[in-house]
Amino acid sequence: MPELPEVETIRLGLQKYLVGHTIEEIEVRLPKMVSGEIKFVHGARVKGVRRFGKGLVIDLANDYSIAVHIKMTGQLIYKSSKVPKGTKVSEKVGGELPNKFTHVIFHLSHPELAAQKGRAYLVSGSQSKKEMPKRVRHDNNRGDAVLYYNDIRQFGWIKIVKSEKLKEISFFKELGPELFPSAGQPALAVDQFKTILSKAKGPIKPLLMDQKKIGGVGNIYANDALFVARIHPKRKANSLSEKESERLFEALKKVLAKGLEAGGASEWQYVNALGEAGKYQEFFQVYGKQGMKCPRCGEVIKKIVMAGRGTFFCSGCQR
DNA sequence: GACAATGTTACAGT
DNA sequence: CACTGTAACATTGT
Repeated sequence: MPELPEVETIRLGLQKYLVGHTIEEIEVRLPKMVSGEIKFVHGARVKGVRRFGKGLVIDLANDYSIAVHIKMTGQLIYKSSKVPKGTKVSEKVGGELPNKFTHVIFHLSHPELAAQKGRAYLVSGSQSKKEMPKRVRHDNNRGDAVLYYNDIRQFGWIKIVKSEKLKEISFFKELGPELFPSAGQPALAVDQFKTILSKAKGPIKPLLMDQKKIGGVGNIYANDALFVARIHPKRKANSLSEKESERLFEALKKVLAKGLEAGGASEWQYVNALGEAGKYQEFFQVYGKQGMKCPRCGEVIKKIVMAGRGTFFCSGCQR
């Protein structure tokens, strides 16, 4: 996925739908996906959802947090009666959930639902089932809401830690500044960006994707930003002029903002927290467009491999 | 069958 | 020690 715009789109969905729910039970179907102090999620209320680069943090009211990284093929999908009727779940979800790629299931309930559970038992003897309020129909310890974690390639992870210890997770500890922080961190500034470039000896494209240097940028947006800024992906980072660095900084902001506006890129498995596809793939500048004509100069877009990743650019106007 | 796919990380080498 | 490149993780789709 999932780069900054995709993960942020998921975060916005979880912030809207998940907050207020209590996690009644965490069902771990593939143990290697989940580590840490699992028992502390049981009975805890979701307080908020933050994002750090491509990582998500679900904060619980008991001062524990669920850190999630969905890597390439993870999906976090929320289901409940609160989901709007017209919601169109993408075929990328793979039909009914859970499916064979569902590795973790969070069973959720609302605090008020839990409070009414006793009453549900009382009325069940004297009233018919259809007269019972739908939301208190359940007589087990589970609510009517669920959060699924699906992951075809099983690269992702879920770590449960005391909130104050999140920084001890190396991914978060080493994460560089980002252009659109979600949790009050300072945004990457243009001067800071220039300093990062000037200190780097290698090519610019892998640098943009280095999470330790700059948070949240991955292969799709790195390719597109370099195209927008008219900079060749193989250029040495420290060889960019002031003007070029500024252009690249603005281009990164532009493509990431466009990705956010489009609800992310669903070229592959990515869907939002309700299972809906994003639209940024309709706005790809060069990503995946090898052999097609450059929209700016008409030259044919090339594909090469840099640091093991597909790299797309126009040799006509990227210098 | 070969290869590539939104990402990170461990490890070997310079 | 710092940096760089490659393989690995596991699965699907072309």
